[in-house]
Amino acid sequence: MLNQVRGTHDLWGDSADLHTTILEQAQIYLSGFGYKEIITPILEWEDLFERTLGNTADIIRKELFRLVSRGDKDKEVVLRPEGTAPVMRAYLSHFMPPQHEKFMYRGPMFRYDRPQKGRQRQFYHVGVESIGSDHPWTEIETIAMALGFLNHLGIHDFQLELNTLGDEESRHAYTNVLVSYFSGCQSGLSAESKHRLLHNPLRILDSKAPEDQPLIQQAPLLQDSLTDVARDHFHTITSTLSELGIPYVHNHKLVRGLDYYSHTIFEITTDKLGAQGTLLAGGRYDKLAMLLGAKKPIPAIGWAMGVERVRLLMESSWKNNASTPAYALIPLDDSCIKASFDLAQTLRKEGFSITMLLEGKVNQKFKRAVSLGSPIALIIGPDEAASQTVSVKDLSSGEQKTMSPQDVIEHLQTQA
RNA sequence: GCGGGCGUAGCUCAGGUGGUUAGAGCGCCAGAUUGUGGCUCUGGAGGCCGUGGGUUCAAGUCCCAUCGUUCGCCCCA
Repeated sequence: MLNQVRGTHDLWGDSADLHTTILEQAQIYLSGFGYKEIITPILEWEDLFERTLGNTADIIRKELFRLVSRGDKDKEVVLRPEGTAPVMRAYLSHFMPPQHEKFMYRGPMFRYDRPQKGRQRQFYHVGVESIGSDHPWTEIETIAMALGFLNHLGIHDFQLELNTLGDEESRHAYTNVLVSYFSGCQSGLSAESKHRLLHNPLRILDSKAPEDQPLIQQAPLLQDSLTDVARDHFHTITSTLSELGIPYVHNHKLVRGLDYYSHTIFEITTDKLGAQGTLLAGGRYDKLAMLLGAKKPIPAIGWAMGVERVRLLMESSWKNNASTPAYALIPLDDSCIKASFDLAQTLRKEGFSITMLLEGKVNQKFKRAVSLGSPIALIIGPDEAASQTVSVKDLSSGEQKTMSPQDVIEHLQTQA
């Protein structure tokens, strides 16, 4: 038997329906905030991500799926690992900056990583990007929308964590403070954090290594390096969230692995999924546009939600009422198939789902009808075919009546 | 990229210290019930024990490799 590609999963039945439901509800819910769907390609130039994510990011160093290049020798094609950079690329080439545009996207992303619970090599994101507005209310509304969407899906057990990275000046100042602090106590750091000190000092703050914890506790806070402008911006957001009754935790240690973030960053986490507890994460990324060649920064904020993680949370409690089961139609022998097919087509025109059972013997067909979840069996044997009638059997009570096709339509309508 | 657990029937899993023909439950098939499912009874099919190599008179069992899976590290929207 051929294995599936590592880190990919087949979905069928209720899981597939739930996956699709999440993607559909995303489009419906987010359009209520004026977000319009944008569909960008799964294939992009590697350059797009190398420029935007920073070449120290793990995503670039070891997690990209690269495709064998055919024509363009010096440019590599990759499967997209995230959605923000492609949306910004599309915005810059098809829209007129700094016009405010709001996009939502949904689709598969790819990262070559070791699979575990809630982490696959092909996974789906639902994401939003609001590009062209630096108003604090853009952040507030975007965050409220994220929480609202999870609630809309029936998820309530999560926590909103929030922090600010400040503007470039704040972040630069803080990085210096932090590097000098950690350099002073370098010998006490874990090996990983020593490495981070050189490449991505902010990341030390969310190290899980036990030996790092006391040093992190004592570390200077980013808050103390903020410029007045950055401080005011963040204060507007936190005070407004409080006013709106949205609970949040100001996590001073929350940082980002990607270079393009500034000001507000946030994560929505759960403790129900083990190590991969981030359901949704995002932030402001005013610098991204310039990395892609814009002459000035373009204010932007977005988030992305892990569809599989959300699905795992919903799976136990979700009731699949989206698709009513198809009614089973049983031709008793081959001579009745044509009459059965005609009836099926008639009923389908009335909007009913009909599945004609062709395989197996008669008793197997009845068994199959039950296991498919059909509440009734529609039966056509030689007698029914000759008299142009249908026998309708209620599979829970066992009652059976013979009636005309017109009466079947009425019968099914009262059932539904 | 690093570490631990697990791969046996369609599914869920048993198979002390190696030992003849590898088991159970559920499901499936047949019959009791030749146009009718569920309950019951009787019978049956179904296994390169993930794959490759090694040790041994003998390997599902021990060793090595590999693939897959799972949990964690790392990383991440």
